Amino acid sequence: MPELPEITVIADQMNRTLKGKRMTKEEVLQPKILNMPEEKFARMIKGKTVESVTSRGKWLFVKLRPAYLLLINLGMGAELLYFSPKKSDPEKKFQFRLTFSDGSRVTVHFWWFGYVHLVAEKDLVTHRMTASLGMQPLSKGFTFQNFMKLLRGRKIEVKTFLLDQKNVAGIGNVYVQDILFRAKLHPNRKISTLSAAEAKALYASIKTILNRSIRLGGLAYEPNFFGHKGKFDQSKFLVGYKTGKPCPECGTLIEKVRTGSTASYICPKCQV
Amino acid sequence: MPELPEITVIADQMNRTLKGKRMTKEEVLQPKILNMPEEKFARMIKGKTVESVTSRGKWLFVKLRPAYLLLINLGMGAELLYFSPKKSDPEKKFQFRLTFSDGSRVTVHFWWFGYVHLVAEKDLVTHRMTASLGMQPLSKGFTFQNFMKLLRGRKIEVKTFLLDQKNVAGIGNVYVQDILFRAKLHPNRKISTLSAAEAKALYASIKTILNRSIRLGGLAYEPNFFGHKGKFDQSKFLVGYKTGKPCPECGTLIEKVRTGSTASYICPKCQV
DNA sequence: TAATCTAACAACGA
DNA sequence: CTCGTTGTTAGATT
Repeated sequence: MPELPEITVIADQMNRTLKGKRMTKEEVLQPKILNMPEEKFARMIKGKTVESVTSRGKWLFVKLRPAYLLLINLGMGAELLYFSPKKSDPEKKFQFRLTFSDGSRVTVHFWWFGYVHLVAEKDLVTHRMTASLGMQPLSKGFTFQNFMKLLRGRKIEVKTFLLDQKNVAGIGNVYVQDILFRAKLHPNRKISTLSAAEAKALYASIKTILNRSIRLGGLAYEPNFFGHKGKFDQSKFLVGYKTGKPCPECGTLIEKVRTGSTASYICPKCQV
Repeated sequence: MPELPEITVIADQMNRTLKGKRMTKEEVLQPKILNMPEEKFARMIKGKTVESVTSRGKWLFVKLRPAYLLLINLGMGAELLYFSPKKSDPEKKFQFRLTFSDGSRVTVHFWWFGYVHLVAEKDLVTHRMTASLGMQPLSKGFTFQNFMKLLRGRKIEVKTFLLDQKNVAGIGNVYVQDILFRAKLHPNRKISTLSAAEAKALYASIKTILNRSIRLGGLAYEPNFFGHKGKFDQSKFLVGYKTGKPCPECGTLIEKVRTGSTASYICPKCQV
């Protein structure tokens, strides 16, 4: 389940590695991931060149020349891997593979499912899944003032709010655990009940937790573009996935509770 | 319940009448319609000048100088009326009144409820209710191609789709009746089952029905900015509110049916 | 365990 | 009854 930190790392690696490469072949073993019939996709992508790779939330934006974008969402726990021209190792199982003119390849192995959408640059605004993405929490525009504007008038629970990609893009059920713990907020707290200080703590927590993971290269169980794992391992989690372990702040045992349809790991004493 | 045609007419009248006027006083008898505390609203709006008035869907956009917008939604059957400086008639009941420096006034009388929101120009994109508005059905951008993009992949029922302001802005439960009849579509038809011809008929019907009402000055039971009613009366409806009358196409008696939570008037023979 | 979208439904507003 | 929005939930998806 790659979230913003993992996707940021992969986008950066893809950008450095794929820039300028020309696509010569694509294979799609799971046509449902596409936003068009497979034949059309094959026809349109052939011969295009990678201009840059960036990310927004959990989406990868592969900018192509001429004037197209390949939008990739890895869904739940997909692996996106690079194979250099020399490396003739047989690729692992994949649902999607791109081959470049120099012989290098990129494979995507979806664990459950995901999206590989090809969109003309001029139609990007009509691509609903990316057009509705909210603020980028590590961008310049993510100021406390703008974050407060986002919160105003909302009655939703804070965890549901954070997981909704239309509000803030890139947070999933992994990082949200420690983001809430660090802000001392219970997942079920209503946004409308947050004090200014709590909102500020939440704002800071989002940036701190995500930035730290990027610095560590992402989660230890998620392979990056080159198949290497990140350094954000179990020991780095504060309360996430730490059921029965002591809270790092007060020693109270961490509980796993169901909140809505997702699992939450909380310190029942610190998070209110 | 004013819809796009009525709001378009009012916006045009407001634009011609209020341009350049400076606001000197506001009265709010129902503070819930505002997006901020009343005192703040009073302080911020005082002294501002009307630059222009436009509309999007069922929303009025009153552009103010300096750099603010007054966003008004009349909700269900509100009346928005102008009183000239000379006219000293006591205004009818109202929940909101603006007074201008020349002595003219604008009143809003909400029958149920509505919104009067003041937003800084730079914050317009964060105003959720207007930021999420869909296509403007009478704008240049409302091409058949763009309409088709909107339909692609949707499984929703056609009436629900049309009433959702995030798709097309400005259609309510009045005009939707004849829009569907003219396109020969039953309100419960799923978007995904529409043929290209049916989609085209729907597209054309939206424009025809709305344009015709604007030409007639809106509905006969909705007063415009000057308190005059439109010419779109009972006789102009095709099937809307015509329970028991013959269908203008085939003579079958028109039925009133419940579709979801709203009432629909349909020709059971023509609309499939 | 994990993600996203859609649609249907309920609650709310005064 | 009407309108419009918000949030919640269920279902679907290889």
